[in-house]
Amino acid sequence: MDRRTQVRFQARAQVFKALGHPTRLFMVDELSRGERCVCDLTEMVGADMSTVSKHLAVLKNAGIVRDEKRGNQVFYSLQLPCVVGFFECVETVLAEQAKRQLALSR
Amino acid sequence: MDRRTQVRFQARAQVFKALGHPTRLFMVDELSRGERCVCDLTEMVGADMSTVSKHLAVLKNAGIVRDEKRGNQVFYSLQLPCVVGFFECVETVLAEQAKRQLALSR
DNA sequence: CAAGTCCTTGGCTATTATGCCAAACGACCA
DNA sequence: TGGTCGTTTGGCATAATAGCCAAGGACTTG
Repeated sequence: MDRRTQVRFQARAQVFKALGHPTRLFMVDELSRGERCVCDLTEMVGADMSTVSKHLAVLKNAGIVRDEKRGNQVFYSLQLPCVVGFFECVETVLAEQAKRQLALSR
Repeated sequence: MDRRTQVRFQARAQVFKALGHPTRLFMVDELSRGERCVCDLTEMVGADMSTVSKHLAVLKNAGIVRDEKRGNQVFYSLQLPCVVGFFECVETVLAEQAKRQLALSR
């Protein structure tokens, strides 16, 4: 893997990495239903607001969400609608896993 | 986010996390063109074979690839063809990022 | 201006991931 | 049976991540 290839896949991997956390995935799922302010997400997630804010920064940095400040609060929205299409595939993965584990247990 | 939701997104996140590493992404991309033995991948990646083996274990554990031992060597192949569909979306993300950065630099 | 709300950043600690080396393992060959 | 090849696993050092608290910045409201 040469340097150029390394860089290319590094950039791609960043997107997946950003999605590779339960809380962030949850938030993306939530944002797929419309924009939310940090306070909303914080309440839904049930973690410290600073934690949520940092997770959102990761998603924003990966180009998955975007933010918009309006008055006192900051609203995040999904910038990459196609991301939601991933989830369907992932469900397939999980279904396959479940099937395999069932087969093992018999 | 209640316990059940947490678990659900935890499982999903594992799939994304597995894809969230340059080397693993590179290997998945390579495997999308056909099965490869560990030795092949090791040479392409240019890391220690033990490192490559562990990366493959992560992918296998996430249900993305599967392995088959034939004689002396182990061949890995893509179990989740739809994963490749992700990449197209990710390209969109990266293109958007590039556009944004270009806009910023002006 | 003062005080309150909403959010981000810095700092710290605990946990997890990464990558190499060395050792173990299983299949094949002499 | 001993040796080699391809692969995995254990162990360790180093780096990256996650989450909380505390502090700071930006707006809004009194």
